[in-house]
Amino acid sequence: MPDPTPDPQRDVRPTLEAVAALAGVSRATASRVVNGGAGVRQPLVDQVRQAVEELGYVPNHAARTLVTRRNGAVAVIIDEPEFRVFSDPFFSRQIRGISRELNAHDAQLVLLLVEGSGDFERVTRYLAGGHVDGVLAFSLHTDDGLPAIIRRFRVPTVYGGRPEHPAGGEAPQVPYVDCDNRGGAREAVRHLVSLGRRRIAHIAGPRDQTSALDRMDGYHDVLPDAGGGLVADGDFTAEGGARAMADLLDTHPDLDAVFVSNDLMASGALRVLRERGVRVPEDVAVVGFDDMTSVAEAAVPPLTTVRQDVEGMGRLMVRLLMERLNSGTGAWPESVITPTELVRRASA
Amino acid sequence: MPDPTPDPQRDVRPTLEAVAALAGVSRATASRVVNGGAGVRQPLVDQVRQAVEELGYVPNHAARTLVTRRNGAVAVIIDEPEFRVFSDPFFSRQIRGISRELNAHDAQLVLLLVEGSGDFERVTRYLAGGHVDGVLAFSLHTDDGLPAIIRRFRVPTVYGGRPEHPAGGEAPQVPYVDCDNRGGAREAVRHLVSLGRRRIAHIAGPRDQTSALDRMDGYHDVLPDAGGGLVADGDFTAEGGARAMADLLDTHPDLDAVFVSNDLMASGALRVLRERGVRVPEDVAVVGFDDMTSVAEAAVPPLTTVRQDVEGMGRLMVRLLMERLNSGTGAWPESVITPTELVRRASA
DNA sequence: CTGAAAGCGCTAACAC
DNA sequence: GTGTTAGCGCTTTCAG
Repeated sequence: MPDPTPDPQRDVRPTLEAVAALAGVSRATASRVVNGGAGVRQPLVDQVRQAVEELGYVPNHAARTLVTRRNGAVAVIIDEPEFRVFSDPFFSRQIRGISRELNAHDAQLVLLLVEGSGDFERVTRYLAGGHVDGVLAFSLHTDDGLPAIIRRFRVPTVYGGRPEHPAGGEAPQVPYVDCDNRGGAREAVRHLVSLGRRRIAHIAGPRDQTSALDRMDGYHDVLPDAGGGLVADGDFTAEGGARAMADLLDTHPDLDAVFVSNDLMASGALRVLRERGVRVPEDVAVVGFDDMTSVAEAAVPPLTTVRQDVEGMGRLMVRLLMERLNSGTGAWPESVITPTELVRRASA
Repeated sequence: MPDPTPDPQRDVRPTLEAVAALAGVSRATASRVVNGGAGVRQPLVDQVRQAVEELGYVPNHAARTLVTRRNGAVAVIIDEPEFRVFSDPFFSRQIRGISRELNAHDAQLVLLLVEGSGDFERVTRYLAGGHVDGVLAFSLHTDDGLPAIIRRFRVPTVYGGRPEHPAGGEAPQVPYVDCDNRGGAREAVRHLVSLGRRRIAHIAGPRDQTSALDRMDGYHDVLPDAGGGLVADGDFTAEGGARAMADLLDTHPDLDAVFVSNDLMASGALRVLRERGVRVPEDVAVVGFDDMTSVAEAAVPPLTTVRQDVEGMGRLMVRLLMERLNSGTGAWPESVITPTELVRRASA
């Protein structure tokens, strides 16, 4: 970072010293008041408070961090190939949840976007620098270096989504927050079954993401006899969903329903169905996953899908992290699986 | 923020002192090397570098900030009602651009989500605390307190999108980065005209957002005689677009084209058109704005729209800010308007 | 070109 | 209860 022009306005920022002087107390007392005022007599508290007010005093974070070794900041690490972040409101929502909860805890959100293994060095250096009190990490792929880094530096961490290879080892299990992918998938497929569908296919997500795997497992829970041919692979994009649907239609012209692992793919599948003159839901019923509103509601026909409380999951991640940060024991909290809900629209 | 459990691993982080000792030099020299090594003889530079390597030394940011008064961090402030952030990949992409460019400048991204006037106090305190070197701010609404805050604390700032009320005053003009909304709109409408359309309507965005106003101005540039009745108000959501389209169809059954101020609204408009049995583009041609791929490509029919380079705009914002931070003079760089491009798909 | 020394603003023992 | 006193780890004059 280059030198910022020294700002006159900022350079006159009052210090604790000034506050103490104005209030007629010592720096220590002023500090106590600023930090909650425990163990200081009321009159003095008032004096200091007023001095703070008068001077417009704001504590210097750097100085505080230097001595307390606490940064009041949490890193949110997102490692995701472009295409998803580009077109997926998922992160926006989760980050919103995180942001809200972090605010409630008076902590800052430092956003670290990782885009390739080259970036890991940067992240490593950052974490090694101890610039954040904890980490919230997303979208860990099998080949991620992140779990290793996190383990190595023992940074308090909570994962978003069940990690493929839990970062355990000698260190305690790292907790995660995830929705009930498997249970939600089961509910979706059961719904299709209850509609009388018999040839229910599945368009799966990438095999290196646990959410996709868990959803597929849910599908198989309900349909243990479904042949492998009824499962097509997708990549969580609309385009991939379209391709998978086309394949499925070619190989299984008799299918009467499809459970798609996310809404984006479902929208692609719907397009193909429409192009081929297949009626939805009459001929083929479709259920998605995510309830990504902009996609599900705009779909033709509107998409029946499984909703997960993305924002709530974000908040939960923060709470778990704070729990960990607070526990003097350094004990890790348990992971949390949040419930899903089937949202019925027109496609099934 | 609560006390994090002191981390053993982190507590042994080597200090400059340790590096200096190992390299057999003074702290001052070690510091010089760590900061570029200018004016230090090569042999010593090498010794220090090796010591850094050996110890895995990472500078303590807080200590450095304390003395240099430089944070190496930039705040990204986003003030946006829920509905947009929830369903709009726009921010994801712009933030990605920002993140990349910030990385290139070795600066951290602190994300500040503002959700109501109550949050302004929080942001104010944060900026007043001088915790960031600069600010990148988005989506300023007319009633935003942000410009005032930024002016008051004289925080180096770059806006994303043309602000309604430029934060000028005694302070110099705050620069912004925006796409050529007006020019892009002109191109869209001209395209419609070139298609032979004569009754071209417009679905506008919220009146308090300059992007919406500028796009409407572009529409009127090409169609100065368009009656006010041909312009319907929307709110940048699919639902709003649907409502506006329905109104337009009721009042102007003879319209043969519509330029919609963003893709989300266009998707809603397309839905209504379809529901009413109006063929697109045969009966009514539709052009959107944004080229929000997930929406535009999944639309039925795929949406012709105006693309803006959102990521590039994000990067540009950072560059402008860095320019400002670097200029010893404290001079503000000029605002930048980036070009748009018409992307033809099937809807017009 | 290098080292010694003085803080940056704050908190946390430790005395009083 | 409150004040005094040491630093936290680093950069930066200022001597040498």
